[in-house]
Amino acid sequence: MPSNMREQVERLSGPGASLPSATVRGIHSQIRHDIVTLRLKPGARLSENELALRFGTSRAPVREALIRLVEEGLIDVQPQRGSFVSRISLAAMQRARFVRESLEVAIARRATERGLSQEAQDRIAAALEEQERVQTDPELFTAADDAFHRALADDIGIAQIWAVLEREKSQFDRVRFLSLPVITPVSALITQHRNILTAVLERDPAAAEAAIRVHLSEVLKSAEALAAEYPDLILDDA
Amino acid sequence: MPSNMREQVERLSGPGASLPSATVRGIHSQIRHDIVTLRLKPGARLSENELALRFGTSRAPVREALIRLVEEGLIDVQPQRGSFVSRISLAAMQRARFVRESLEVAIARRATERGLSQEAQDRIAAALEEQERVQTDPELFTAADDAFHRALADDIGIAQIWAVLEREKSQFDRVRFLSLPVITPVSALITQHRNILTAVLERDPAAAEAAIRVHLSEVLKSAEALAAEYPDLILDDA
DNA sequence: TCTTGTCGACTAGTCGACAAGTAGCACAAC
DNA sequence: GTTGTGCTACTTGTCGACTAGTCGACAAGA
Repeated sequence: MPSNMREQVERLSGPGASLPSATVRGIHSQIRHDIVTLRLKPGARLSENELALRFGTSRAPVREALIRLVEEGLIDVQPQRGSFVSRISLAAMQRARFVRESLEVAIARRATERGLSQEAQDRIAAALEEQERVQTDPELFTAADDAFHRALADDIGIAQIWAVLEREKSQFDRVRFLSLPVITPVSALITQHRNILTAVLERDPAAAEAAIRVHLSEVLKSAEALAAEYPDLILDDA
Repeated sequence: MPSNMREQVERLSGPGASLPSATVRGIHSQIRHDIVTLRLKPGARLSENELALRFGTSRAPVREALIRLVEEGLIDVQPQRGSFVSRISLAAMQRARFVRESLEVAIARRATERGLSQEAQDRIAAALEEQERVQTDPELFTAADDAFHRALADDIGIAQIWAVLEREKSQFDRVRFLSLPVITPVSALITQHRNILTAVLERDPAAAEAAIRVHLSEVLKSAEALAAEYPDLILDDA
């Protein structure tokens, strides 16, 4: 263990933050959160020993959390060398976009056929209000953005369909955090959300599909510009 | 450890099958194969100790393999109680079908726009021949079936898109193994494959989409009948 | 100056042992 | 006969130690 490891640990978790009884689930979600919010940057080293120290456990629970993160494509493990936060891959972005677009178009289409429950309409309205309120905070806006899409997905009668999207979405999220404060005008995203909702409520499948495609193309549009700006964070393997 | 554990171990792996140097990847794929081919039935108990004995390792690599299987929804772990092969869930089946249909329709649509490379046409032709040849063997036919769908997915220029499908497909596979010898006439499946290929080659997106939907509805059609027949294997949570 | 060997510090991978929780059975008390 | 109660044997969860492999610093030698 390097002599300055404890120092690094305190820098990440804050001095005196002992984090008692951190279980595998907690370790996983904490690291995941740090990665998608870019607090842990692509390429950063993640030592199992260091993390075990930080969370006050042995390496075993840390390893199990890391395995889950490898499974999600957020971490690359190089045997006997180290674990690293995976670089944002343009190819993975394109895949994530293809999956999201295919699934969310199908979800919106189904929603136009079945109509929205009152509960879904309430959740969507709340999400839209929240988006207006927290426009300037990338983390809160992202959460409200997710809430909108999730409310739609949860209402079409396919259990756990959101979980499938969430898996792919983590690839998106990092780019979103990179681009939100800079490029895309947040108000445009909110308008797109309203367009989607309107098309679904009016039971217009073609309009709903078009609105979803416009909305999801937004993120990838900025991705290529960002790849040139942050070549150390984004891997241009498209 | 129960006194008859070694006996069970030998029954699963065969006497004298020592399986040296089985790594995490090997353990995972072996167990996964046993589950999707129904050699390990839904509800069956999977003891970490037993598996460690079977593969000649300690529990650590076994645990890591199990975590991956939990992530795929093939295993449920009940803390301090045991690990069990998950029951086939009708809700999970519907989700898997929704995901497959949405994605494969989008893939076929893209293929009609871009056309098929010569390599893809060769792979698809080989897969169709193979399907004719191994009609009576469920395991081999399933492999050739996958090869068909995979050749299509690999050719549309979205890296790793097949990996997304494969994740969901494992839910399908178990039902497929249950139903293939009994219900669906295999020749009908091959005809459906040919219809998909024809539509793609003729660059007819609507026909390709329709052919895919017909094909994927086949499996779920038999699922509900099977749920009544095998209530101990299939969980009717739809 | 450049190569080569060695050493120390670090890594993930694996291991056996123990901790903590659960289920079932034998057996005593009523 | 019924009920409670502990014992036992099992489970997964966690732990610290050890292995093999990688990397970089640094010194010896050509």
